[in-house]
Amino acid sequence: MRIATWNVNSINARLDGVLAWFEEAAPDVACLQEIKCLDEKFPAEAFARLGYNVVVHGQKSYNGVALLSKTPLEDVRRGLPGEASDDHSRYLEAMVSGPSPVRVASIYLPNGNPPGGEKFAYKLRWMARLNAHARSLIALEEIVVLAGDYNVIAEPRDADNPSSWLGDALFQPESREAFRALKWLGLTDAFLAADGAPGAYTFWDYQAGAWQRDHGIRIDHLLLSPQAADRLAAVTIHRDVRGRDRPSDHVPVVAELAL
DNA sequence: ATGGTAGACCTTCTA
Repeated sequence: MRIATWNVNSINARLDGVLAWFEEAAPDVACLQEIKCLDEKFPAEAFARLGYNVVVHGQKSYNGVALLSKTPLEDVRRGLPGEASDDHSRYLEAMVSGPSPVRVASIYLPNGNPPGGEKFAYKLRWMARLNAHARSLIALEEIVVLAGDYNVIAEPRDADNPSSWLGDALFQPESREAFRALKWLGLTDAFLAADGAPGAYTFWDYQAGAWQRDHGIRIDHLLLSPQAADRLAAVTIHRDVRGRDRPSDHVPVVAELAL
């Protein structure tokens, strides 16, 4: 089973390119982030024509996540527990049905810039809530894949030029510590477990020729429960997608599980 | 030198 994660930076602005990629890569499951639309504006019919079941957790203009699956999606959860006043649409979870059911979440973790501000505090609270929820999921001993834009540069090797990120929320010690805490729960970074080499990035800024200079960072991750990690076969970053017409600033990452 | 671009959408916010 191939499971993809992709921050598309507006599903409607990107629809032709996203559909073309789905036709060629044909993932069984996909987690999308930053769809930037309300549920009713998501182009669900276009994906249904490609054979996907669709679940959306959107909002106007910002954020928004979606799950697509060739088999039905069940037991849907919209939003992370733990902060009733949080009105950002950043978390969507469902059970992918089949002979070996897989629980999948599409995650758009807060950016948090600038460090020290309210947005950074929100990022850290959100990561603590994700940690608590992930702990409860791991206890179920299911095949679980938590995939998305984590907005964290976990290690210096995950940036082309780490020093340029020292003042950024994505590379703050607190952000990196909270990301490590997720791994200490028993979650596995699929890319690293599949022997991913340094220099592989998933995001290049639109500004300052970042793509042309390969000033990238690896911030889109698939974190696996032990039961999922046992079945990991391969991870592929679809880097070439960044060089296409009107691209997202992120590219798809695909993990293959032997199910 | 604190730049640069992209999307949503209405004037500025987010990234």
